[in-house]
Amino acid sequence: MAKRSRSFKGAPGIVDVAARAEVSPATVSRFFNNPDVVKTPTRKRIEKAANDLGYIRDRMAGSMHNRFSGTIGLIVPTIDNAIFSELIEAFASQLLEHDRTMLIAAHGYELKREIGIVRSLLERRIDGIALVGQDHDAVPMNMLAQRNIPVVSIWNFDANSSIPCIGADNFEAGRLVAQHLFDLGHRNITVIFPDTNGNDRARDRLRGVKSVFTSQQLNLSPKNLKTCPYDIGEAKKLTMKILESNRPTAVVCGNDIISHGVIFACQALGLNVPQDLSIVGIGDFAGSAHMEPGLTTVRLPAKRIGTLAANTLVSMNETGTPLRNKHQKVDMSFMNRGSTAAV
Amino acid sequence: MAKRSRSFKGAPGIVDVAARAEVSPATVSRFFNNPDVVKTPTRKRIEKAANDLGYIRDRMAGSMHNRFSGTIGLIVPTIDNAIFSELIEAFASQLLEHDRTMLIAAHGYELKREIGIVRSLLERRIDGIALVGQDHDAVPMNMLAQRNIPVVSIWNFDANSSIPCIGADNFEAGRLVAQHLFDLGHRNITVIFPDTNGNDRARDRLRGVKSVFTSQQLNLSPKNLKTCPYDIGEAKKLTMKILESNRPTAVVCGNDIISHGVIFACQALGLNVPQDLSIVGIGDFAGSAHMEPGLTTVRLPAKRIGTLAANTLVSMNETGTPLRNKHQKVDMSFMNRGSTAAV
DNA sequence: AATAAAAATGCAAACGTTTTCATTTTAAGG
DNA sequence: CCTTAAAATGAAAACGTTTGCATTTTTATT
Repeated sequence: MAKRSRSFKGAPGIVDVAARAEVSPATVSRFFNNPDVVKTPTRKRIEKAANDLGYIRDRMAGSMHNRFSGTIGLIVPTIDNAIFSELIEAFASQLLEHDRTMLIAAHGYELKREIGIVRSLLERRIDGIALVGQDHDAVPMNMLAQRNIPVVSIWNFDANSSIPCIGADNFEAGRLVAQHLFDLGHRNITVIFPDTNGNDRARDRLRGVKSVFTSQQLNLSPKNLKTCPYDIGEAKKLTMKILESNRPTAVVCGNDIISHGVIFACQALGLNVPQDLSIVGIGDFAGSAHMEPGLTTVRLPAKRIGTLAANTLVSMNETGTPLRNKHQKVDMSFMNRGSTAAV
Repeated sequence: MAKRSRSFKGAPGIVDVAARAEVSPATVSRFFNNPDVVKTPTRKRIEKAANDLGYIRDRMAGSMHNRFSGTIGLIVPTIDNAIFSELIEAFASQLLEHDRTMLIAAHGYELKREIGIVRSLLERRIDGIALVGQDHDAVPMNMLAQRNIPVVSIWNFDANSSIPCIGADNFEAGRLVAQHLFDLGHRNITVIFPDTNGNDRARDRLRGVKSVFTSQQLNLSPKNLKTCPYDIGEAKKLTMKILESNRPTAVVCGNDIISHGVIFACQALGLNVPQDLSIVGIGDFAGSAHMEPGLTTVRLPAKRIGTLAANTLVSMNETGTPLRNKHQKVDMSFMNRGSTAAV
């Protein structure tokens, strides 16, 4: 009979496998962690014993010695968001490649909640963590630093970031789309952005947009700068209201979701895009390319960021924390599609 | 100086806290797991010591005794999918309420990959697991059963399911949208569905659709039943091709994503929805309500399913596995919007 | 074939908690 | 204020693995 507590759980332990394979538990452990140090015949015996018993190792017990738990954290503002879910998917599957597991949590754009979340992840002894953006409470950052947990900031690239970052240049993204509209001759432009509070990605994009206004000696009046949540319906509603009183020739949206809402608003109003109104977004989400008209936007490589972040974190704890070139800028591409035209 | 290995990690352990608070480690442990058994003054001292030291408990070490790890698994076909990400978000945040953490993985619609994933989750000693759908390989199911891990199947409701299930009646969803078209007088209907292989949700929906055809003594010819991946662009392309040779008066889509593609195809072709073509979807994804025209579809309460699944799993290991009413059917609502009209 | 070096394995002590059981402290009852 | 029961705390043995060190076995060298 197996030991009491284990058999209660209904699962055999390493010593059961060892007994059945007639080796010591140490060898079984080695078989799993470093197969080539055990001789082929022994290996075969252990393999068989483990299979017969349906043994599954307990990585928790293992990671008490192991310095590493094989688990890596990811904190996003929200999971339910076209662009982050693409990132998450890539991050998770890349971790799987490295035999690591992802622990994920969302703070719902409330940075304060990050402190509880980081704590909870730390209690699970994560080997590293990826945080979206550069804006973070000091408390969790200190907890991570104190424990020497590798951290990367993802999504937004910032050359001056104090922690390694992997992302795109959101300032440039904003600049790109705004410049495109100016190049097409637009001067009466409305800007619709999400709240930039605690959201450095949106903030940088907006700075990029504004930089173009400035360089064109144009003024972005508050009247032409609207705030809108990340929601197609809200964006649509807001746009319909805006268009009642104001008739810009173009709209710059802080992200593609808002753009979708704006385009639908135009369709509802019987306005023609792009003849009556040019629209640009940022992100290039699923659907942006295929809607009618196709959305002119900037493609941000979410998948690539996720993959890079996973690789970076893994290599950080394989080689010891410090990493050579900490900051990684991923490139974006301007997608010129049907939603924009010359005035 | 703290103990060697701990100080290497840079983190204080329970004994450090105990020493500082001048109590035994046992009491500190009790303080965290069962605060009311420790007297207020002691509690205060421990609280202070823990704060001063920046102590964070090691739940891994704890769960060697604890029977429970506080981690619950979720396996989805893919994370990057409007409907699942809503589910995931709800599941995760509900777990957070219960002080549990989510371990998530995606198998990319390859059921075989579930075996490796389940194994990996088991190695992390999850307390329970939610699986999307009813179609699963026997191997992982056995691993779970052998260890008495609570399992729920989510998304699809099936009264005869062998494991507890929480979901909507997908057969009924399919029936509903098809019936709606028939009621509007449509007889020449094209059906576009994702591959139903290993996808019981899609399979049930399709059965529902077919049941309506049957009850109307109509035949759904293979020519009018097309397979399409979960991708707006692909759906759009496919639709444009279909419409070259065939002119149905209505299209039933296996999910809203396909519907979006179909609607965009019509717009690209200059067809009017719903006059020239009525379109129904299933799911009611973000955007479906706000696009032009609004998509007629069936709302499946993803959030509610996620929340229920989390609660169920938690209560399953709080009360011991067996649960009273195992199967939970969540209701859906038919959303009659602008994409459908009488012939 | 004998010896040295290398490879494979075993033994036992960790790892940081929780928990049982024993002990001490506090509260209750007279 | 003494006795007894209850509440709070402590001591030490788990939990299932890994790992340093010791031992045995194999391989290479002469």
